[in-house]
Amino acid sequence: MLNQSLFEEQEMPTQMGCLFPFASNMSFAPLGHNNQSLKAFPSSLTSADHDVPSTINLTETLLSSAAAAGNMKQINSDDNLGGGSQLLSLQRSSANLWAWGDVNECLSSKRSMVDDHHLGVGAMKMKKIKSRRKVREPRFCFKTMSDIDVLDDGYKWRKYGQKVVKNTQHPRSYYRCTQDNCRVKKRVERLAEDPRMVITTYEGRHVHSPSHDQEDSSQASSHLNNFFW
DNA sequence: CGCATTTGACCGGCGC
DNA sequence: GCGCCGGTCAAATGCG
Repeated sequence: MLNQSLFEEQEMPTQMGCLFPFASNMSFAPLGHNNQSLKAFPSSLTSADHDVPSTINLTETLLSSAAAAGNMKQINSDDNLGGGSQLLSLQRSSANLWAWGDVNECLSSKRSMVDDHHLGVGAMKMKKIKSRRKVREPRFCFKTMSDIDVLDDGYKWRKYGQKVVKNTQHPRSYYRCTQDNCRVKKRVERLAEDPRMVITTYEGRHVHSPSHDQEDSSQASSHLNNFFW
């Protein structure tokens, strides 16, 4: 099983909040962005009530990740988290979630699968950018039980590649944020050991707000998260 | 027709 | 140095 201890308890929620403004707005505020904004998420979220809006199912996922690190209360995986979600099939997604700050580490327990996850920069890019930056973009990923590969995180993504990685039967998909000047990327793959689990890896920082088109009216204050990093 | 996705080729990094 | 592998590109294709 994957090692949750790799999760940096204090850091991660902040990072999550940074990487997912919508998430910080809803759940990670207490540990992330001081004071402001954080009334957006329904209290029911942490109490595993069934009133959680379906539109924030992914946030629920992140929430659970934080919970797994001991920062927050774990959501009961048996709870019905949202009737009639049309966005995601994450009703059961809070089970067995984890998160971590660096893919290198997160999959280290499966060395054969991902020994070294240097993000290869494309050849063309390499030519354009003479000196490759050693500083990697902030990354982290999380696991979600879902039938849907691409979770709705509020951003728009364009697929630019797909690859079958060694020792896995499911291809890994590569996505880029469609927003101009935003270089955030994400990878989506299914866990070899359990194809029901989707592994989503984010890299980089959005320079814009999420293009959420199903924003809950009760979360109008979520625009408070429009500060970027 | 424009945009998104697919998919094979290509490249660099790394291990041996 | 060579081969393997993951990540990206870009032409072809699909779709609304």
